[in-house]
Amino acid sequence: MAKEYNFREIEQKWHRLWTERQTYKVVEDENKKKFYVLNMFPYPSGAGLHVGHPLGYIASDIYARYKRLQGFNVLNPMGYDAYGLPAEQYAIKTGQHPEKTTFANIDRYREQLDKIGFSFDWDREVRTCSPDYYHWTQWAFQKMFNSYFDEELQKAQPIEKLIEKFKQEGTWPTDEKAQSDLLMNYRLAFLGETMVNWCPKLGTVLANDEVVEGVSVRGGYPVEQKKMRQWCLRVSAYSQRLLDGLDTIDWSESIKETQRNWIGRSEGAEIEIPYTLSKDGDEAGSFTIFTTRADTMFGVTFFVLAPESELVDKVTTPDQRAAVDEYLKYVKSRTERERMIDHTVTGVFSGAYGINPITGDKCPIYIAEYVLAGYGTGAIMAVPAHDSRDYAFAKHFDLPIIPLVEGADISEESYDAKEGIVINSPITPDKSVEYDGERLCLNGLTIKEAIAETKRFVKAHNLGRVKVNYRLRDAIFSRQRYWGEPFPVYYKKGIPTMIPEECLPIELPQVEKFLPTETGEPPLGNAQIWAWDEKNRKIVDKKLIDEAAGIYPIELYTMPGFAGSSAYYLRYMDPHNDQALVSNRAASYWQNVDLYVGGSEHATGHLIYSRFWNKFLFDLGVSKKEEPFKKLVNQGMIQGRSNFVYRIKETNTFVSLGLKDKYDVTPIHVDVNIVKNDILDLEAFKAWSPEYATADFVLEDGKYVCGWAIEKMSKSMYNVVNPDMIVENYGADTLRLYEMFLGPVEQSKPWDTNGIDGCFRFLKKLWALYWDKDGNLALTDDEPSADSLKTLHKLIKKVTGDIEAFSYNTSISAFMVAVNELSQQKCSSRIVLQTLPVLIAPFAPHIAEELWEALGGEGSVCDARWPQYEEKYLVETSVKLGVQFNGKVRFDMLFPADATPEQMIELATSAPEAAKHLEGMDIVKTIAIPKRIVNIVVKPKT
RNA sequence: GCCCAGAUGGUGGAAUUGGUAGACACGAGGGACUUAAAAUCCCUUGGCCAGUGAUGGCCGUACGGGUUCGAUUCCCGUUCCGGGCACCA
Repeated sequence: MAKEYNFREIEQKWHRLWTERQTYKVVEDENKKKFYVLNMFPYPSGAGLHVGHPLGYIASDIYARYKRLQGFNVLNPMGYDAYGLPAEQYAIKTGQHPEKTTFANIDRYREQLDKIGFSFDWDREVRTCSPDYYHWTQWAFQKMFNSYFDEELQKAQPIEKLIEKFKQEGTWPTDEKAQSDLLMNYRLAFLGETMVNWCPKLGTVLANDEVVEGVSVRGGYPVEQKKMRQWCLRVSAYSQRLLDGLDTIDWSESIKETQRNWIGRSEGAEIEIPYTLSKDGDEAGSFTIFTTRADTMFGVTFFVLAPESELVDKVTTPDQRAAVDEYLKYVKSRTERERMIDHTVTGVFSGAYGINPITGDKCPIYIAEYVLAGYGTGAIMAVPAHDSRDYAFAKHFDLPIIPLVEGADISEESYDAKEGIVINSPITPDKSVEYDGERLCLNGLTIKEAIAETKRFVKAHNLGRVKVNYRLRDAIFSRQRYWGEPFPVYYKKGIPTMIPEECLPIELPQVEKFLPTETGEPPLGNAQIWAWDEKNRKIVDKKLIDEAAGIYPIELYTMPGFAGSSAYYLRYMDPHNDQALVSNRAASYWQNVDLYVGGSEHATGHLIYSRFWNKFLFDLGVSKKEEPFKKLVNQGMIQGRSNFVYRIKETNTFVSLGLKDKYDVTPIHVDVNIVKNDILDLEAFKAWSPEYATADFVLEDGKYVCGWAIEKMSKSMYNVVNPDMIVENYGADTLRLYEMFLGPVEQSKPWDTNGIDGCFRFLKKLWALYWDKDGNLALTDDEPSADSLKTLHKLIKKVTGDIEAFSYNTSISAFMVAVNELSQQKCSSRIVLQTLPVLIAPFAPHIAEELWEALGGEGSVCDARWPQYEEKYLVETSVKLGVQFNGKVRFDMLFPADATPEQMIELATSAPEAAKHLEGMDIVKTIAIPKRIVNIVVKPKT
């Protein structure tokens, strides 16, 4: 009896031994080089893990194990992003505390993860909802509150420095409330009265990245704009550093591009525009416009203000007042969503005129919703000839259009491109206003030159300034929810005040109900023990609130999801430290994440917030690197592959795919777990649902063939494949191999169980190499054959290169080839066969351990050394090359391996096979590509 | 509209970055072993054409051009699919 590959026994055994031996425990060791591998930690949802989750974890685990085999001290931790809406909504429905459901889900995740055999160091697990974790989330928030961004130093500084500055300038107010209000404009975490995305259905505000097309990402509920007092993080202060940092990190170009778009840097000019309240009136004031196209100053024919702009009131003339008010009413009535979808031209004349400082022309000032209050200055100069939105507006209101680019046809649409030669700037020399004896003239310049020249002119004559604008907005940092980190803040006579650092963490209070209170307060309004006793430094019953006694209300908002996930990678370095977020020693050792693996859907959320948060902590000296994640790999999504059965209408008869066109059928989703290779398991189908117990079938070739489609993996489509099933039937090693074999890690692909047998067969073949017919080890101490050594070293070379390049599917192919070759060579040499377990260990750790142990290896295969390939085994004594004439391969021949290109050409042209091709021909050119081909270009003799 | 990434057999995907396209796997077909099934092993498998046959020829990497002795790879144009941003001045 040959020894069977009993994956169940093997995997159970090694899970036990790994735990007993603490194989994956990692400690800082300054004598070893570190490597930090990280997965985006999961939100533990009630549905458990599906096959899409482990994809990234397996990919990073392979890399982590590989690095360990190379002698690195590898940190590969795992934890849970445990705060979140689903648990809270479940709590509202059932009254069950979200902590309870969350912990239950975590246990289930852990159980599933353990089956797959990851090399996580579970001693370092973090949970964002645990007080000793969010202690440091609250701490970081307080640090941000007590910091401001110094524009000159381009970094965060203690707020005391700013107070000092105000005192020196003599602008420091004496009133405490005024002091607080002043500093709020500078603090990195601040309370701001801003337009927020308010979602009435969820009863909370949302960040910009949580809203897509006017509805909430979670739930898809409508979102409206509302002015509210909210905690914000001054992410925008770091815009330039967030942008610059992108050039220093090894992330995919598309993610970096997405972030660049999100940050939205645009370089332009702010120009002062004086205005009058009638065509011939005197100057009544001025406003500032922002433009990236300073070169088009000569084409301005009107100005536009955003309806929300504070200037609207000032520029509206009495006789236009009624029309303007009506327009503002109309704009207010429109939701964000309507404004986004419907781009019809609307607007109203304000009655005032702006004076173009370059031409001296007076142009009407309009109010229109196509100009946004939140970007630039909320006011623009309109150049209809060269901006499509201005063009549409000008056509609609019949305003003049002045072309400024040579040859540009603007009869049908504007010419927006920044290419061409400038004309009409000015039309006549006297159309350019003279400043200090200089008149601006752009005619004949390219647009790029003209932009630079105008900026220079504007700056030189003090008409405005060069200005960089960013689209990146400050992040709204408070939520009206229960299941999140409470703010360590109380309101002392209305002034937000930090609870002392030593009193942290402020634990989430117990509440009876998880809904907002009847008075409209957030859920924390339900908490009874939720007031701060300043003198005794503790949380007390809110009935005791009394300013005189120094007992004040505590903030009722909680922090958003990204609060806990923004610095968790630092916490893994030192997860049990109760004195600091991370010790200096641990932070100095682990530095930052070398390899980060996760989905690209976090491009404008987590991956921006984390970078911001880390940059702040870097300024503080807590984090040791400016960028948190050196290399980022985005694993693709695993889509579902649904199966269908076809029921003949109004019957309980199901017809196989190939015959369905002959009947009138309804396709019905069928559970993919009772379908194998698209063949339906009829008995399982009958048992699946009582409705089908009596089903009849129309078969083809005795089988029922199901249809299929690629869809999102979801419960309702019965296409969810969970890893437990695969582990049960094939083992964790097969699952790991197959998930990687499916295709490149970065690529999205449907989960299709059809190919899994190939990986399972491979492991069985590998296993079979080691055992004889009687189940004994079949190894000999014979010298390996040259062929076997070549196979082995070819494999080492290929696998090493492929892992480095994250090309796991090709390295698995290489294993398959090598095992087939060794099996054909009947290789039984210990020298060759004891290397294989080490090579396969990152991919299939269980079988690797078992073989390693059987071969008498020391300890765990995890501590073996990754083999080096030797060129000498790969060298050929002779090489077979194709000889081609005029690019077509004509014959193959053998060359000495060390032949020079010249010698190869010589040999090829004198070979007998070449004679007939050379007959009557002249050799035009000869090329020899080493190890590839000898190319001879011929043409008929003239 | 702007930006980014793609398109290779029946299927998932390879191709050392300009050098014999289709590795590896699945599926399919044929065969061996077996009372039978499972498991295992072997052969064939991009298309078309010629040949009893070994084999030979032509066409083929979304489409149309170009550079090159040689293009899946580089350049220009077109179509289609995916992703991001979007009245951002």
